[in-house]
Amino acid sequence: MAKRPTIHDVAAAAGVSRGTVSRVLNDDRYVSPAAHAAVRRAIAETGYIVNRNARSLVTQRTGSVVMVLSEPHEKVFEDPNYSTTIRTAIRRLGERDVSLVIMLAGDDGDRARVVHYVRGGHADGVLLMSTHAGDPLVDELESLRIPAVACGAVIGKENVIPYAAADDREGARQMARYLVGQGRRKIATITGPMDTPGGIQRLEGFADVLGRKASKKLIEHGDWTQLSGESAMARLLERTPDLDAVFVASDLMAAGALSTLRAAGRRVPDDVAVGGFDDSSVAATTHPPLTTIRQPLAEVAEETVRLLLALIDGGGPVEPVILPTRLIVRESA
Amino acid sequence: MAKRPTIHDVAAAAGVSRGTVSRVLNDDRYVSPAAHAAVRRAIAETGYIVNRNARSLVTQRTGSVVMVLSEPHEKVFEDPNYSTTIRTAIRRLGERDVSLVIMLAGDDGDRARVVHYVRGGHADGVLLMSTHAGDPLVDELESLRIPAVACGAVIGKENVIPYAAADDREGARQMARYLVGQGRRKIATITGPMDTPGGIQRLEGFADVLGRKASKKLIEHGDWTQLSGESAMARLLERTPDLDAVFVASDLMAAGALSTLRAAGRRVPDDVAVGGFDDSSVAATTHPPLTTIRQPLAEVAEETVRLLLALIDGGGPVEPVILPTRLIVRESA
DNA sequence: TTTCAGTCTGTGAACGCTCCCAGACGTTCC
DNA sequence: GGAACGTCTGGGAGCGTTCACAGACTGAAA
Repeated sequence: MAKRPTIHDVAAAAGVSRGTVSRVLNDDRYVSPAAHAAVRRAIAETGYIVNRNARSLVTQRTGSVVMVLSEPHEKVFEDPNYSTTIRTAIRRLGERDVSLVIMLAGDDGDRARVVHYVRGGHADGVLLMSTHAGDPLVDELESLRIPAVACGAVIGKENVIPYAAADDREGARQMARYLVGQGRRKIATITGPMDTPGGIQRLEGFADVLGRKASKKLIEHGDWTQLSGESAMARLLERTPDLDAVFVASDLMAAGALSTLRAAGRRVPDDVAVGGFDDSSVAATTHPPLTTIRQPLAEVAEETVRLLLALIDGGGPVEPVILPTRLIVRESA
Repeated sequence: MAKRPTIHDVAAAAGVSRGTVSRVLNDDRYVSPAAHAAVRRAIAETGYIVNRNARSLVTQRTGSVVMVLSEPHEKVFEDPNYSTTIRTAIRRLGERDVSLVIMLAGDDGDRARVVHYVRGGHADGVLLMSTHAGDPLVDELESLRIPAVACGAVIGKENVIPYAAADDREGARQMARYLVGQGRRKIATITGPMDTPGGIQRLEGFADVLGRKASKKLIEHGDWTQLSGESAMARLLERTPDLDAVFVASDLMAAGALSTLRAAGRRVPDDVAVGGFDDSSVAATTHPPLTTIRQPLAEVAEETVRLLLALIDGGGPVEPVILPTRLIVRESA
């Protein structure tokens, strides 16, 4: 295999010096049109591609960003949230010639690897996914002073790690208001884990609307999985058999709740109305199809990436971004 | 921020030369125990982390691998196949201190970016995901002579790009035999796209068992989506109303087929038996739960990574790996 | 004419590492 | 005693860039 052309070869082909080629490659100032054209032609002729390692060695910039997945759960990518964010990140970063490295941070070993990677200066920024409250990784990254953003708030670090997220609280309010507006009287909720922003804020939004009616008796917690939705629904039914609606904090858990309701002989929405959250792909395929809250996942992903790039470019302080949700009425409520 | 320690600092702290530190860091031969200990201690004291850029600059190795996703479909990560492979790849590569860069290759622009990246020497190897038949990227990578493997065969390149895959054909035979063994007489099939290995080989396995009974009338094609399963099932029912079984080449399409069957008033499995493929998460949650073929996804992923590492390490020729499938009997057949 | 600012170019010096070579030590063997 | 060999070490050279600086050339202003 022939050696790859270097900046020297390009300079020779264009009849200029390395410096001029470098200037064309980078800021492009102070280069005569003639030189510019000659260099461009030489690059095309030689098939020159800049060597990032050599560049990084002197610039201390790597041209890559690392996405850190804290969720230890095996099927994590199947979450549409991840799916969308990863694709969006790859695309948007790619446009800027920044590549995306993915790392796991499920256990301490993984976490150490991430810290080592970042400390080694191998990335210009960090994109945090589903980082849980109290994750030690956040403190470590903070002390390394590397640009970092999160997709969805990092609980307890909202003012430290900028983030983009859907308006979970208002989304929950929308659903709660809708259920109330439909004349439902005894409205329960199945929340997500209480160490996740979605878990907390969707419950808060629910409580905002229901007020004192949101009694402990009507609240159960799940862990986002379908199975947890099933069992939470079973507990609710046992405790409050006369409930006539339930707001479930994710569509997948709502699908589980539907199974339990069906098994218990309750008709949906006649006996019990069910509201989901996410508007994920399962929502349209349950029986009956789920009335749910749509999150602007793609926009959240876009904004997250934008924040990170802004931070890397050093464009001053960066504000969190909260994007609006929307009620999608189907048949379950 | 204090400057990061370099190999010089470590050498000074250990009272040896750069060369000795480098030897400890790399092959470790010809280093006295005393020097070795001193260097190890100095590394710990200084918090030294090797600068990959500087290393790559001279070794021409990057310590990273790029995973190329050819599937243009938006929800691609939700496919458990991807999910598992990505996680496995990150984990196994991480153990060897190799990082994983993910790139898209959905359109020509993406593809050009991948080629540029690889030509630029930014990766030591390429891991191809769901590359379609005739994808020009394969030829380009081939001509660049970069180590490349695929997860699932690349049609028409089986002898060029090593791969690991489940035994799609035998899996389809298992299901077909099972359906025949259950006394089903008129067995139809819904295949995947005929430019994917799963599409082709699962049909071939089906035909292996059914022989002449696998008439054109009993074959319909889908594109792996649930919707395509629904419409393919509808076409089959219209053409052959008296069919009593259908082998669907993916669980998601099978879920679609179930909807259509229910809507048409057929009972499953009483009137029509339905067999899926994949044993993905939807399989257990359909009504009724799907009888399906389980693929050893995790092992396929493991093997794919193993092949790539072997290829990068230059361990001679590398053979494709085919892993066995298994029939999972639930209620739909 | 001189001076000055602005534009444009080339070159040496890093960046932090690995590779290679030379040489200093032992041993062992003739 | 010296040759031959294996072990261990240090340091120069080079990987392909960018950056800073010095200098050359312009044209306009004094």
